[in-house]
Amino acid sequence: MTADRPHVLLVEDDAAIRETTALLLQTHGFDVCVSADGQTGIDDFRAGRFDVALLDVMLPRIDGISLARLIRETSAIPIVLLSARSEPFDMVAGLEAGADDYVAKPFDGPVLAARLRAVLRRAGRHDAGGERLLRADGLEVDPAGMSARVGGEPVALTTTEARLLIELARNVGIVMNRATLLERVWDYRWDGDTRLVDVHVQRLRAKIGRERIETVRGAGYKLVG
Amino acid sequence: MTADRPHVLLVEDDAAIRETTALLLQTHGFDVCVSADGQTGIDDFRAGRFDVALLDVMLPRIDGISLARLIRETSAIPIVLLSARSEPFDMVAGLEAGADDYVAKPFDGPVLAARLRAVLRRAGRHDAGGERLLRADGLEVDPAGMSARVGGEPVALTTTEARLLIELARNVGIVMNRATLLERVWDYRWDGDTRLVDVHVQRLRAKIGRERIETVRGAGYKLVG
DNA sequence: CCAGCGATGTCACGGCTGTGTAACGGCCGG
DNA sequence: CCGGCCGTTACACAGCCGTGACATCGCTGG
Repeated sequence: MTADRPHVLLVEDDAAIRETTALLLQTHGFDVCVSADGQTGIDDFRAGRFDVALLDVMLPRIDGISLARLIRETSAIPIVLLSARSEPFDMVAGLEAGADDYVAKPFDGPVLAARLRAVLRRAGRHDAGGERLLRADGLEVDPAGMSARVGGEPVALTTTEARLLIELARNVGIVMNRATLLERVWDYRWDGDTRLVDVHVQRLRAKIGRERIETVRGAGYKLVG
Repeated sequence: MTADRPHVLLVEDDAAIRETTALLLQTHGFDVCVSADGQTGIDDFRAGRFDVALLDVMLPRIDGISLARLIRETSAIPIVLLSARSEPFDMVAGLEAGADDYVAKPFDGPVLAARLRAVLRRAGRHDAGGERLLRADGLEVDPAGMSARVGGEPVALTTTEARLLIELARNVGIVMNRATLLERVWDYRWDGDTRLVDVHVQRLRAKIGRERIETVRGAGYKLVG
């Protein structure tokens, strides 16, 4: 996977550092998505697909270590923490929270790039996509295993149903419109009018419980969580 | 893996640092084997089974970075480098050589232990390093011996079947697509359409029990666990 | 409050793709 | 020379997918 440029999620509140770091990473062969605080960081993370997360420790709204823990709940992608001071306590807490590396500011460009490549190399060695178990109210979705459980009981899903459920589970509580689902589950680009999504949502509902997928009229569907 | 104490290979020339570090690691729950220079380090590494290597950068006979590269030739265990000075150049070279982390001396005890646990946790997520017996629901697979047992009873496997089963067992519960299996078991790069995998999966199923390998239509196969 | 319309739920059906399975020939090692 | 493992091919079939038709729901404007 990701034969192209690795996709980095950079969460940093200092605008100057954010911009220079983003530029620096871009020149070193990474694609960068930036967020200014912890909350938008987790939102961005859930919205997109990233290969590695680069988080400042001191962040408004949600600090970097909590953010790392949140990401770890649903993903196994490598996480690198950034900190102004190299406090031992920070480091231990960060690593225990699930971070994979720790870089002290101010950092050297090539060093940062090398560390990112190092964690990516390690993560990619046994790919599997980097995702863990997604949970939503008694529902467990295993993206790597293409399987799901309701209240602990395994549910038999077809491939399309599984892919649809995984896509919904990646965005619990967020309304997914039909165009996006078509694109991500069926690789369609623009089918103006099709009942494909509707039908498969019904089939999914019949298997995992009708109330778990909510219809938002005129917008799409969302998985309750 | 390694439910017991992780086994650390420590290579450090300074006797005082070597002893205090070894003691420190032991109190933090690691088993330690020490070597005083690069040459004995690589000898010790080849002689024993280790979960992680902790290498000083400045070493007599063979320096730490070369040692890391030598280890990487035959093993995927995590490697942590130790250095007296945090020179950026060293760091980049070390990471590019295959090291997984980098700790500057003098280091803090808990920090070092936390970093070691972090790289071990990452390495342990999938197989890698000290690969022993893989288990999955009454099925035992021994990668080193290329053999398997079902409910304690040995099963005769051909080499291809064994390699396929090992690859599946390394990723229990994870769907493996045909392309990946072809690449890892048969060293194929891109055979667009072949039934090779299917046929061998059938043969495997006949030997270890049909229900143990699950078909995920349009995606691949997975070993249940 | 009602009528109308667009959006969604539900059902049934047929094509088709992907997979199971058996058989075969070649190659290698003993 | 022979046994058996491997890779290929052919064929059948299960069942999934996608489509269309029709029922229903829920806004919204009059």
